[in-house]
Amino acid sequence: MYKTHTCGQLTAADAGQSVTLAGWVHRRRDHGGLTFIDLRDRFGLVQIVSDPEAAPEAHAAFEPVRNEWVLQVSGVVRPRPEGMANPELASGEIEVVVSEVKVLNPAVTPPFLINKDEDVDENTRLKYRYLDLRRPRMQANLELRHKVVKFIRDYLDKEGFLEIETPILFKTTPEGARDYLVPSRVHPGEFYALPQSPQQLKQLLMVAGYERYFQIARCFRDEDLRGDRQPEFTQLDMEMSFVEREDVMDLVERMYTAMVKQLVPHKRLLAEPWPRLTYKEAMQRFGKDAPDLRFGMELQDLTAWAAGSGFKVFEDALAAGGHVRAINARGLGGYSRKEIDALTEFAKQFKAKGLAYLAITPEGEERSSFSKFLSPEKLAELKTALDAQTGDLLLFVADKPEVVFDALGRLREHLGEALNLIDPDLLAFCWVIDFPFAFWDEEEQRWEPSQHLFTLPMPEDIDLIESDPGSMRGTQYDMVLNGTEAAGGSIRIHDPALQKRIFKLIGLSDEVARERFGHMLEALEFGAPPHGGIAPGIDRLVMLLAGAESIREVIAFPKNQAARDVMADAPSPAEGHQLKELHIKVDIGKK
RNA sequence: GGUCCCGUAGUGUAGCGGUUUAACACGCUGCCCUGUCAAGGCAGAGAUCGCGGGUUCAAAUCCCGUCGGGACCGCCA
Repeated sequence: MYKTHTCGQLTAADAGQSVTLAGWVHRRRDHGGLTFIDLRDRFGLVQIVSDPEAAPEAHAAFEPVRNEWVLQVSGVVRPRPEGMANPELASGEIEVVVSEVKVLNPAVTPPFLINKDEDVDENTRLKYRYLDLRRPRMQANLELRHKVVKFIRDYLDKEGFLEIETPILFKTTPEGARDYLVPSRVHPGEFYALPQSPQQLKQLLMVAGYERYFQIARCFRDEDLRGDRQPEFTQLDMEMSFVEREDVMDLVERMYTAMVKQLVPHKRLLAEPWPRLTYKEAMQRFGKDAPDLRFGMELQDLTAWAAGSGFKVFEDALAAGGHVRAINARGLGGYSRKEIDALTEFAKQFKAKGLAYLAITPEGEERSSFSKFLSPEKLAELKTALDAQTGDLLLFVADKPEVVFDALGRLREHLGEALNLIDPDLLAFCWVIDFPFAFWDEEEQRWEPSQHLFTLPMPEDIDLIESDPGSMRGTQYDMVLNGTEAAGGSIRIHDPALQKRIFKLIGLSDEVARERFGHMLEALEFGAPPHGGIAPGIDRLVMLLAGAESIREVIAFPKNQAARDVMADAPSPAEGHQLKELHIKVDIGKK
């Protein structure tokens, strides 16, 4: 072994001990006659001091040493002299007086500082990811990630779950996201696909009688990236037999509540038990099916008021079957015309045709794009409905319901952030239930399931499949955390006849259904138990728990926004003989 | 596919038509220094301002293009 102790573990209790340590030079302070080196390993820092009289060779050996060299040092632990303790350091009571130094490996000067948590261009960080990951903050992030996964494994083990691996090479599923395809050398012209999730496989494990399955599953989607989206990401994939949606939600809620309390005690849960909202309620109050409950500014319905309001824009929207809704952005009554215009531009990104406003400046003066069209009574009613106070800015959108919800919901979150209404240490979990089972896809002219093809409709709605699919609700439940979808799950269909009716509803011919999902349909015939599950994302959760800005901060080797690994430079062209073996010809059109 | 923002020593930033020999901090190199812990002191090296073109007497600075990076929209059942 290279070391008898870790750098972080030494305390005053070890005084007098002879130790051998190994690690990286975090910092070097050369006083000429006396040199200090902070030696770092994953477990912490300890100060090594050289005494030129007691150990001249070791002292001389420190001379050429620079940051990030790898050293092995032997010496004796001693309490630091009176008044020299460093309270910032876990090992700050003591130091190691070096007697022997071995340079295990020198290091060239790194492109950025390891010993300082400074902002560095992310491309540089990714190119030298092994150095970036050496920084204490990144080590803390990955340690937290480990603890989250360990907690989940331990918790689910105690709950009777089995962790079972499912294949990475599987079958393409053209529904949903784009697949990553993998050519088969043995079967020229045929392709595996990397799984977007182990959905079908975990359901088949239920048919196989495992009853409680989970997996820390890598999932792949060939779509454009975001700060919270990577082409490969990790989910806690779970499935349970003989359960109803309450059972799944209860288990997950208990597990995540316990996890947060144990792993991030400085974070606060907004509410226990977690609030449950129906999809309808979430949309009406927050304009979005993954509401951020950390602040108010809820949407207000003014549709009834708008009838006969005298403002043509509102009345026309109603006549076209639309709604009028508003939010009250408290404290923004002093916004300038230019600032309000910027909000209007923001809302227009989400298809709102405009943004009507009524501002009450801190001086009590009213400015509005439309109040001149209103009678004094109507204006008074409006202000009462929105509890308008001096200094408030009321923002209105009139349009088709989906546009009103989207524009105001986005505006609400935009303003919540801009106004600093969000407590960074708050974790607002909630459940959203009673989703519409399917919605009509205008472009494709067919019904599209709002989750996936295997979701069970609410039992009391099943008979609407043929008559009124738009009114059906699904058994889907989404776990929402701080305004993002943290997990989606549902009870699945275990009746093959019902599964066929759903395939028919979404326009899959018997032939296509058999070709793509024949194995699923067949499996359901062989005594499939009632079952359901959920799949919480791990990356986003760890990101939020770590207080990081992007999931790239909690993934060891992420891709950049162009889906490229800049360290290894992947993807890269395949060599001619590889392609030949796969019977693949590359045909890149001219740019 | 679209919109927006950013590219200046190794890193982070300043400079935004001429007063600049492109500044500052950290880092780096050398020398001095026996109690520092973001050690200190002194000296020094390091940038054709992403790239190409244009405007101008004059471009890091303005314009166009291009490349690279990021945020967002679309997309992500």
